[in-house]
Amino acid sequence: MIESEQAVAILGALAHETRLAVFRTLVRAGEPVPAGALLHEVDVPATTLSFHLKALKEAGVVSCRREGRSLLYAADMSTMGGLLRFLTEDCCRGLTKK
Amino acid sequence: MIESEQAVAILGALAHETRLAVFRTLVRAGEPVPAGALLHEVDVPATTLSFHLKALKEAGVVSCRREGRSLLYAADMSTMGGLLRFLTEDCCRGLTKK
DNA sequence: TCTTCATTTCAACTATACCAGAATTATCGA
DNA sequence: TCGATAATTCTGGTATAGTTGAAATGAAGA
Repeated sequence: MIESEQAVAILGALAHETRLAVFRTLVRAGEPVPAGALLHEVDVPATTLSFHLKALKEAGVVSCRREGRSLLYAADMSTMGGLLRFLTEDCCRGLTKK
Repeated sequence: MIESEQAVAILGALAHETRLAVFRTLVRAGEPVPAGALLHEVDVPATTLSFHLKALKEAGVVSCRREGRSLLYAADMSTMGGLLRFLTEDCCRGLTKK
């Protein structure tokens, strides 16, 4: 059950061009993706990507596990589901048009 | 039809404790609210509130019209609806749990 | 164990967000 | 037109976010 404070954190994590692009890539992939592969999707150096991945991870919108030398990132759809529920019900009271 | 760039702007507008509180207040009110009345909902000086209202307005999540000496603010539910659609369909491909 | 690879953390910097007092604009009533 | 009211913009701060190269870490293969 997401509260206002956590919602702000998640919204902030997604409110950046690079981070949103990374998240969308992970959703589209449908499976864990190594950090290095994400570099081909966004035009930033590895250190910058790492900085943003950390932000996404801390907000709980992506998860991460090591496999060999790679760190595999995946979108956490349950966190996103929680955000959507918060925005729709708690925040908008279900009265968004359509 | 919201694109990624606009989504980042809207997400950024909502990603702040005071701004999210203001938006939720406007949704709950269900009708336009004068800026001064919003001061009772958030614990910030008038200039700070004005700063945040401008941010919300520029992102399109609230609208504003003058009535006498007051400026009445209202939540723009169509923009929010657009964001929710973007997050659900374009961004998450409809696969958030529940 | 030494080297390479994938990625992160560190350090230093720049840019932007945020805050709030002072001054300003707009409106209304007397 | 004057004073009061409602809210904003202006201005100058401080804090935090973002960027990036260099160095460090953890894992695997020779």
